[in-house]
Amino acid sequence: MRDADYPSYLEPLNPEQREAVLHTGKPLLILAGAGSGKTRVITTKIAWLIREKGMDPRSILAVTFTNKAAREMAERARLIDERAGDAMLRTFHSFGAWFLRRNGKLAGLDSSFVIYDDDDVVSLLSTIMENAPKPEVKQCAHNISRAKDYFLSPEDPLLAKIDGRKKFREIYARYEERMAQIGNVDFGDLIKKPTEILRSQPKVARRFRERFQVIMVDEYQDANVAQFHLLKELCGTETYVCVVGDDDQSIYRFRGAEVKNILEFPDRFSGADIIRLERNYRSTSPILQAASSVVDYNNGRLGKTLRAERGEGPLPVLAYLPDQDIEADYCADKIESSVKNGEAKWSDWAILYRTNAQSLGFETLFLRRKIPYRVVGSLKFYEREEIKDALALLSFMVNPRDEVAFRRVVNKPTRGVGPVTAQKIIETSIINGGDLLETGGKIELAQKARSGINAFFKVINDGLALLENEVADNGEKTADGKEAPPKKRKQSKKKQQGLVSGEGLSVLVAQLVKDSGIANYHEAQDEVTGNIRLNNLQELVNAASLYPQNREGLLEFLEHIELDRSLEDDSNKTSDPKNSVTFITFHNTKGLEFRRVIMTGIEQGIFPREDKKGEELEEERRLFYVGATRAMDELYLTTCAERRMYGRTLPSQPSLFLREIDRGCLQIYDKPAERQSFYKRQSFAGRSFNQFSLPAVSAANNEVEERAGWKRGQRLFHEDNGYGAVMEVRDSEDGPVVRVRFDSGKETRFLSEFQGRAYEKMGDDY
DNA sequence: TAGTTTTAAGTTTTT
DNA sequence: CTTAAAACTA
Repeated sequence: MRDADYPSYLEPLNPEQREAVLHTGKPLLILAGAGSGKTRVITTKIAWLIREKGMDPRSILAVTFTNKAAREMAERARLIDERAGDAMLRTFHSFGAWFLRRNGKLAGLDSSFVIYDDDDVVSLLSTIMENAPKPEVKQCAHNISRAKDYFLSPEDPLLAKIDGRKKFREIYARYEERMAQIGNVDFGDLIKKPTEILRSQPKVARRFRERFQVIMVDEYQDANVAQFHLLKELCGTETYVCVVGDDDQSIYRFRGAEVKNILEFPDRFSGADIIRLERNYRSTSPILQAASSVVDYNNGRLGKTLRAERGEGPLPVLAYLPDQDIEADYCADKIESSVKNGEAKWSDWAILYRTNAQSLGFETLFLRRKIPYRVVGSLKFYEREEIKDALALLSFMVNPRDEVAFRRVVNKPTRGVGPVTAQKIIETSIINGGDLLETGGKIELAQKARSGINAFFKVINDGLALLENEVADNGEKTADGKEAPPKKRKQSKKKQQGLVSGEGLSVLVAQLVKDSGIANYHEAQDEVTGNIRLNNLQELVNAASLYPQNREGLLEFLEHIELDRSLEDDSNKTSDPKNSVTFITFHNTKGLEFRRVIMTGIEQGIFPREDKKGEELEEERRLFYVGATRAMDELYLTTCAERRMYGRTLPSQPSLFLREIDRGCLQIYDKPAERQSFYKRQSFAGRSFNQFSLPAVSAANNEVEERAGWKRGQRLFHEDNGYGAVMEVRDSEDGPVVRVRFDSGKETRFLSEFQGRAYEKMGDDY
């Protein structure tokens, strides 16, 4: 194809991007730096394959790591060509779930499995590891999860890399047995099981290889070993495979991600071509330089040179602030004034933090100051007790072998069915094939327990009846519409039964939550703690209304909840997410961009965390790089002198990463320029960042030097005057005076107590 | 045994 | 300061 013949949608691409889109015939590795337009490449490639290569959209599989990314990709591909909507765009995990619903039977897995989250796994494990302390159980759950990331079964000798103890193998094996018995899966299974099926069932493998002729993987640097194996199994000799990644943005090592995957791609997929995308279209040059200068400190990089196509812009600003309250003030002020003077919109701004807990301070302040914000990806909603209870009811309906769900809600509210009775039912039913509903109905029990169980089962069976009766989800809606909603409408006037059901599946969810007594149970708690839990249950009911009221609808609903918890936390419904400031963790920003970014809490111990060294420190550095490269126009970094943690206030040091930023591309804000009120305590006025970046000084020679914190010969650095050395330290009425001679020849004196903060101590080699 | 009060412990990051 | 586990009371 000659230049002139390029379709118009290839016009905006640069030569490397175009080469990547047009590439065909061999495996392809695209090394795409931050902001280099990789999403554009993938989406354009999908469209191009359909339009120019006449490829069936259904034969294209594109895998991402987050649902957000998958949705965005689908949307953008469809803009180029409507048919791209038929391509399969999923996360690895949702692809795995899709695969298992259809082919799980080959591994003895019923198609109506439910996905266990980490909490459920811990619950199950604690029944295996009897009376082990909780932290130990959690550690074990984590190790099992890691084992699956590395595609290791209980028998695998390589398991020693994670935990070599025989006891661990046994627990892992026992856990797998129980999971098989229950018929549910965990996150790791969503990758591991499909891979195993593809390996053991050549027919299935052939079918999939025929279907997916093109497979693309985004964020390949975050793929784990199991995902690599899955990819390998899906690829036949004819499959065109194309992966996109950036080793500098690998931030999920703790979850089993293997950078090796990307480094070794050319070996694992022989004959692979490599295309580099090194033009950054997102950030201005100083932002990119600041980010790059930090990640440059890492070893073992593939290495690349990103060029900032946008050219110059304002320097990133480092704000050194007294504490986290003032940090929040600083953010709010910056944002508010930019909006008030028409420079920016609320949605141009993002506040980044290392841990979810840090969002709280910003939330309370922004709420008070009436600045619209949204919190991205706080998983809190689905972790709430009341929500988990409701979901357990639904899960148990779908899979009556689910002992974890059963145990959770059988005696909630109390029905006289204690743990002893529950255990008896579980043990007996395992002998009889596992169906708790069936066995629990027949088994002989004490009268109190029997009536409790019957009451519980009635709720479940009523729910099931509702589910099965609803054959056509549109036409039949009135059938139960006569039953449930009028009852609730009547009661919705009364404060107690506030749950209102709407369309579809929400009818079932509302009924179940109400009849089971879960609603009342939590409502009673609300009387004491404030009225939130019932509202949360209502939210869940509302969410269910998007799904049809039948078995498939329920399964879809549950699967969606397990795999995509990034739903907006719309607790502050007053603000429109499209016109709000974004609060987000560094991890969650991957793949996103904002005009203006504030990276907060850039302090030693928080970012990087105290215990990070070696490989893990490098990962923190990459995380810093990811965060900084989200910014298009302006970047701010904040660091506090002290920080509240566990209710205690502790002194805090600026992050190592701040020192690694090229001096030339950072503007330091440490004077109370526009708002004196930032500085609660006088002692912070004029205190410079440099002073705080230093460790405590070693013991001085004499008493005065000790008090001053400076001794003769100490090399130092000053913002305006450059490098120099201490000539003399003597006492005075106002405290120790330090005499300095700069390398320029200029001499000066300062009072160590005050101006001393403007001088940074340096090693002798400066 | 259920439900409450007291005490201790603890914060990564996520599909 | 918040949450989870242990201890305690009725």
